[in-house]
Amino acid sequence: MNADNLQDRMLSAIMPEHNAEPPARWQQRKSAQTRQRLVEAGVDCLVEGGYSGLTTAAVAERCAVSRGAMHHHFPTRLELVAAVVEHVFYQRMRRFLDDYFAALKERGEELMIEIACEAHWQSVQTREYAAYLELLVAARSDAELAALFQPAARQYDEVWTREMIEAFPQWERHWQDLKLASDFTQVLHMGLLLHRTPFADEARREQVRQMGNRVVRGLYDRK
Amino acid sequence: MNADNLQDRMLSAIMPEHNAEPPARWQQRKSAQTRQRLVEAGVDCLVEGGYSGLTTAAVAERCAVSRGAMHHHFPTRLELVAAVVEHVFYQRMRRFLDDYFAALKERGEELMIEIACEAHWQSVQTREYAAYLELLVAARSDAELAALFQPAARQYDEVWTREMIEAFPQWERHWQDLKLASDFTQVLHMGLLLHRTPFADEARREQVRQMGNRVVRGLYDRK
DNA sequence: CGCATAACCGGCGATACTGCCGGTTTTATG
DNA sequence: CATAAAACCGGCAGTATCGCCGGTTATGCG
Repeated sequence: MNADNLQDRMLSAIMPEHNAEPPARWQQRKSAQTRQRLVEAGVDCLVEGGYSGLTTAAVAERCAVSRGAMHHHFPTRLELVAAVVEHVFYQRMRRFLDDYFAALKERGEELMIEIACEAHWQSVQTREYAAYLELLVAARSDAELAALFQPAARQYDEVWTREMIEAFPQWERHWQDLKLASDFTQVLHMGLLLHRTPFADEARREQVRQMGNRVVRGLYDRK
Repeated sequence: MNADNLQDRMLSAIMPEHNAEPPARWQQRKSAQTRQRLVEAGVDCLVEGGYSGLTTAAVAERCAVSRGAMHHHFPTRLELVAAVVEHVFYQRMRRFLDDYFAALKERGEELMIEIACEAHWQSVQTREYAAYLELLVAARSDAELAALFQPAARQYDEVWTREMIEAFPQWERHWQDLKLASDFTQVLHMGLLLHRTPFADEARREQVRQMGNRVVRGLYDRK
């Protein structure tokens, strides 16, 4: 398995179109840059004000861009949302892969399980994941958003599952267990993130997380 | 341990004031009834439209109550929200206790762990829990709501933890494990609920849930 | 029966977000 | 240099939600 190949393949599979080829022209490059800044401001608004806080005015103001320019890049709010959705999924995968392969190179393959759990937990702590969560929850009660979000989530999961099975040949024929371990970790980490409020004590979350890691390790060792 | 006593004590500890004593007067009784209907309509709006869908107009319309009457019961939107928060926490505990003690009586105490997991999973499937989730997420980015939500969540957790330790004498001195099992289940079930969208396949969620149950059972057996 | 109180009604202005438009500046091309 | 095209600007009307108010109906009490 070549780490860089896998990383590139996974990322390119869900890369937003506008990220693909940086144009040579000055104007278009600046335009793409502004667009990117707007999308990232959208992520900020999402994190700070929830889905209903993702307004065209707020995003434009945060970028020091006029509402007219905003309209030029994103004629409607929903088109902005679509760009944010793409960006968030892409960054989510990117963060995990970067962390994972960096740590793997440094600490060695025998700690693979712990490294993967740690990298995923790190990826959950990011701004982008917070934005993902806001979108996920909002999509439960907003049909328009769901129409954008669900296909993206489906594709993300598809790419993730496919490449994961190929990336961990150690699990061999037990790839159902690998998938289960991955699903379990994703579920647990999302729950942990949301229990920051109900569980005032940080140690409680940490204990649950450690137990989750042990469960995944056990799933691997018994194969 | 007397089940009914425990149930009453836990519920009364977080019961909304307006539920306490039903007044004798016709008028006041009808008023309390209308108020209750408004709160429940608030839950519906929350589930169907998220926190930003919880508007005074929407709630009033759903109850076939004028905006004036609405204003009479809840002068501001935030007061309505406060009532909904109280109601949601109360119902969440109520649903769990009802299910748990009913199943315990029917299936016997040796299945306690499985029954508790099942009852909690059931309580997570309810409308009220969906509303709880919306409030929890919205409270992350809305200071006013957080000021209402966090104390309520704190109190809920406090009552839950205290009574749980008393209700399960079997765990004896291993009450840290009991707490860990409870925290783990709460975290996992919330994550599972939210992964309904990303995991298209229902069987995957079910597998993760079953594995969670086994983990809790293991925690109990090894004590 | 009559007055006081509580419950309910519908409309007002203020604010904020959306989508759209005409006009202006900056960059590319012949 | 002139013209086209792309990027950016600021304001307008439409809509929805909010908090608030004066007025109306129903109930409780002497």
